[in-house]
Amino acid sequence: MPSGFAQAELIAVLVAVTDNEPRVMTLRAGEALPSGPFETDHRSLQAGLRAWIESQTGHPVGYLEQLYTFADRDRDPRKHEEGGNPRPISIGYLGLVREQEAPGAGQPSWHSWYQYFPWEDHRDRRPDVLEAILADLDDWAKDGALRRQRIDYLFGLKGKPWNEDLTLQRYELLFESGLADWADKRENPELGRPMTGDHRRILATGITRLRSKIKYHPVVFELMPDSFTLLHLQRTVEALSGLRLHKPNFRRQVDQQKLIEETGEMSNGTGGRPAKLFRYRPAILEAQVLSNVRLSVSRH
Amino acid sequence: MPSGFAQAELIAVLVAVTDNEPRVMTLRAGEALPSGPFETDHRSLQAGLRAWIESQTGHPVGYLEQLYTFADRDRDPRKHEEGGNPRPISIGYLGLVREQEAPGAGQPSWHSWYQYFPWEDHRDRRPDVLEAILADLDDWAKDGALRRQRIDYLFGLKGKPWNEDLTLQRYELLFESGLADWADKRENPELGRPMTGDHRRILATGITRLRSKIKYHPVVFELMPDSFTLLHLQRTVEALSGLRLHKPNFRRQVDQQKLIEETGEMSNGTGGRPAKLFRYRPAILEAQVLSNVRLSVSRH
DNA sequence: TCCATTATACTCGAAATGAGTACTCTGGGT
DNA sequence: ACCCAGAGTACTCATTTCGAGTATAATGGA
Repeated sequence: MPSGFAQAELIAVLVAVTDNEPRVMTLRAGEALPSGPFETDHRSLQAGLRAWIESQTGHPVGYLEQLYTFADRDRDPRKHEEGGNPRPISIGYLGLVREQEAPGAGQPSWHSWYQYFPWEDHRDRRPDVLEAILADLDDWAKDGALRRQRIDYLFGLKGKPWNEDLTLQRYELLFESGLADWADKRENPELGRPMTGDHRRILATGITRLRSKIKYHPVVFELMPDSFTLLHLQRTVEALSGLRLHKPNFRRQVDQQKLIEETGEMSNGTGGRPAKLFRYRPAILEAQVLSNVRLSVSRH
Repeated sequence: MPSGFAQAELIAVLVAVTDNEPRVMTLRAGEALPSGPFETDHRSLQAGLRAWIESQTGHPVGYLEQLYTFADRDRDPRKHEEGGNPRPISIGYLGLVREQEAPGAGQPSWHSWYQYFPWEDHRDRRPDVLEAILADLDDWAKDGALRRQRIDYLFGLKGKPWNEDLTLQRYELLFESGLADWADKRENPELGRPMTGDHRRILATGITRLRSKIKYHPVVFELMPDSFTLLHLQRTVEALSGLRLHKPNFRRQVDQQKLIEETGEMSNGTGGRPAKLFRYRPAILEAQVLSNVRLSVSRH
């Protein structure tokens, strides 16, 4: 019986938020996530990936977390024909880096993740693409009441609330239903930009993980510059969650948790009244704070 | 530059709760977690592991979730000397199975996980072993205020609450401090039973994951028989979390979430008044229910 | 018959949550 | 000089959830 030797590959979902857009680092004109072979001369997976990313991008990675290890035979249908290749094991990571300036020439590019998942951005309104998708799904839903229920639950229909954490599950449903093919060649703008292989699924995994993580762990600050205004912080959380939040409540919670402190300086107001600048509190307990950053949603 | 080929290995943390004790499946007289090479003739990691476990144990696995992929060079210090071996990549899984009867001869054995982590069981009282451990740690804590704070936070000292979810972090601290060696050969009963290699760390990862998972996802029911009393359910959650819960509040929450329904039958009371039997509600939305099974702790 | 043990039904105050209102600065246009 | 748009900041208020405690009901065994 053939026993498991396989090539190990690391794949990174690198996220930054610039101009209130959540962006992900991509290669090949936005078609692929950065990835590379696992070099055996590093102490650990984590250390190896960190070094590799920093050499590739020049940006330090503030936060790095393992996402998932993929090794399904049918991960990438293109490989099916090629036969004898050992099945690759891919270890996905989620990394957070601070705001990026415009990338230099030849540099990797950062794309808003809503290019890949346009139906996930609910900041202004329920996105229009959703209607188109749901219309397409109606057909698929005819085959059973459970399908209908699942759609209603995942997309917040029939009075059920939209749950921003379910990005991966929604993507999986679209895939199951045949709407989103592995590498979708059709020009269906409502289905979002495709990626190579299963990279888009890995991105969805990263988004789902990050969206749920910000609710109970202060990782947002890994995406913020040294000092920022409360609105800037709120806009960043909104960008990630794809939701609009209630300003007074957001502020109340942020300072209840004592995670930030005033720098003493004011912002040179971009719009109205100048705002106090804050900094992340030199977190004595680091990752230890339980910080329940609940998101209080609200239109308007 | 040597690039990554490695042997892939699956390691399972298989959990069941019997007699109000959380048990984990072990091999070699409780010294190792079950593990095996990743066979390439399975469709996916998940499917491969499931088949393998069922053939090994005869028990179906209700719930299976990937834990973490380990590949640190210094995972197992014994390997350091041996040189040229490719570094193994181990993919850890958490699996839940229903209550087990006594194991047959030659069968794998199930041990309470508190044998390995005696300081994690706070159901009756703060365990005595904790005092011994904390005394040992005091020495280590002298080297910096942050160490002191970390200890206080992880072990719930100085008015801070005991947080049952931090099993892994506590184990890591014990390891860092030199108290728990990889394979602790000393006969320190307060440090718990050792395991081969990094198996005990993997077990800690599983416990941490399960303890936090039961709070927002109805996985407990994968450990319950078809019908059960409310107290039985409570005792199971208590066994996993290592905490004592407040009975009225536990009941209130359980039926607010509408996850269970009466079977109509009563238990043939083991103690006092007979109790209604319940069953898990044929969960229409399956994993989709958000079920905030908050644990309301309380002595007494 | 008393009692230990479990089941089950309430109460009550504190805290957290969701939603809304009002008032304060600032710069830019008219 | 005045107004106003855009942002900041301080409250209020009803509802829900949470943590903790009390009271009463049904069993079986000493």
